[in-house]
Amino acid sequence: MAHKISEIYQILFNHYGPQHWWPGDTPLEIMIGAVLTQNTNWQNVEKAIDNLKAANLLSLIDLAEIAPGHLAELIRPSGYYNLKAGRLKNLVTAITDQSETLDDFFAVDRETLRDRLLAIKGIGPETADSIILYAAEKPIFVVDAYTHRILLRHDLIWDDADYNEIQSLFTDQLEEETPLFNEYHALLVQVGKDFCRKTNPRCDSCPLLGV
DNA sequence: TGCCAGGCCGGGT
DNA sequence: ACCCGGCATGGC
Repeated sequence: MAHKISEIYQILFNHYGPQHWWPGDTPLEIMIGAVLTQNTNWQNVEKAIDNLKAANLLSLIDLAEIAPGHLAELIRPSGYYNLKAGRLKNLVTAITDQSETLDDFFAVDRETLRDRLLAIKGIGPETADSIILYAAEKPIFVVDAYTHRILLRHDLIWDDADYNEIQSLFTDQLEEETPLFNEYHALLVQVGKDFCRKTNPRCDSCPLLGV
């Protein structure tokens, strides 16, 4: 089992190569993407982010000032747009209340940052960890639906395994390094999209076949 | 056409 | 402590 966590990484890296994640030009953009992609296809998220870019709204100041209804309209393609507009507002407000800049907000230890993110309404464990790893670039392992499904398919977890349980599986076995956690999660998403979607009965050519 | 996508919250048992 | 409905668009 312990061995398999490393084996899976090696196979995926050999198969796909480095992934250059997260999609996003700046930490702020990455953070926004982390919220918008909640239970949502990344393709839709890109449309929403393009709208924000086109409206020149990718700064904390602008996002703090925009009306929620207007924000909702811009992020409409990402789905749950009213909900997510509120969540983005909560996030931006929390940051600007506590810090001068995004860098300042990130300039605390990992656990403190995680606690502060989880205290924000609309930020759960996956979104928090995505922000910590990909925007703040601190070493934390991100667990998502693909991670769960892939491990389940290889009998490495039970179906009812929770977030922390799955996260520990990785962090217990891997060196605590940002680039490694970054690559590993990105690779899991890629192989998930290719071979481990919810409706994908055939895994014939999955690189993880036999693990 | 229907089902799915890189969650999370709140209310009901 | 679980369980479940709600939230919503675009793509295959």
